[in-house]
Amino acid sequence: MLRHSWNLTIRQAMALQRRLAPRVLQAPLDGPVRRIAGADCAFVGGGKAVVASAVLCDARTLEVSATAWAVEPCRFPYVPGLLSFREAPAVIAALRKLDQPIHLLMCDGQGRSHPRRLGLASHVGLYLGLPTIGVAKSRLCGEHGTPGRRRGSRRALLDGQEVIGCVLRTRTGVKPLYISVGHRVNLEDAVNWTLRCTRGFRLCEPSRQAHLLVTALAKRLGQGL
DNA sequence: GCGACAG
DNA sequence: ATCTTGTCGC
Repeated sequence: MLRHSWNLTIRQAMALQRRLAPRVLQAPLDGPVRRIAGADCAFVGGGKAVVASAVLCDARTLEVSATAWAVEPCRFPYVPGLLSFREAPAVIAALRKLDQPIHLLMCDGQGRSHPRRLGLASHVGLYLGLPTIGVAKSRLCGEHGTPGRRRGSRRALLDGQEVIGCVLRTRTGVKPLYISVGHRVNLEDAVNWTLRCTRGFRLCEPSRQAHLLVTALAKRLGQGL
């Protein structure tokens, strides 16, 4: 758990990331995982506000068991590497509105696979004290080879000698996902849970459902703003 | 200085 | 992320 201001300059934000990164926990998932949350963002009002969705999926059936959302003013520009200062406040607000406890969270973006090892998934995980996995659709940093064409094929995402994530094919013949440790999980569990939560689409179900919800919300809210 | 660059 | 229609393919 953590509590700090989100109203920072770019320089302060980068300093905060360096200060928080050492507090990220990389360990096997503890406790039973019954409910998995997914969160995603969209922008409305010409980029003036951020809408975030939070969905809870049953870990066994992957059915959606609860949803919530929140709108926050957009207080930070998009700067590669500082995404959490733009999206996390809304994501955190939405997650706090879920009525059931979250056992694992899948965030749309990087976790440890970040220049300062504190991507959105790690920042949100640390802030809420939740086990979190970073599920990104493209690369922010690091190098990797091309994974095999089949679902389940993977390649390490490397920053020099350090393994910072995994490039994972979640669907045969489709562009891979960039999986990384957010908080309180290890890369192995992160990859296994991502595969376990994927059903015929590139995105894992919690992330996919969160994206569908936030897209619908943005479309509906886009008018009244 | 040049290119890269989550959403 | 967002601005945007149809279209090729399973």
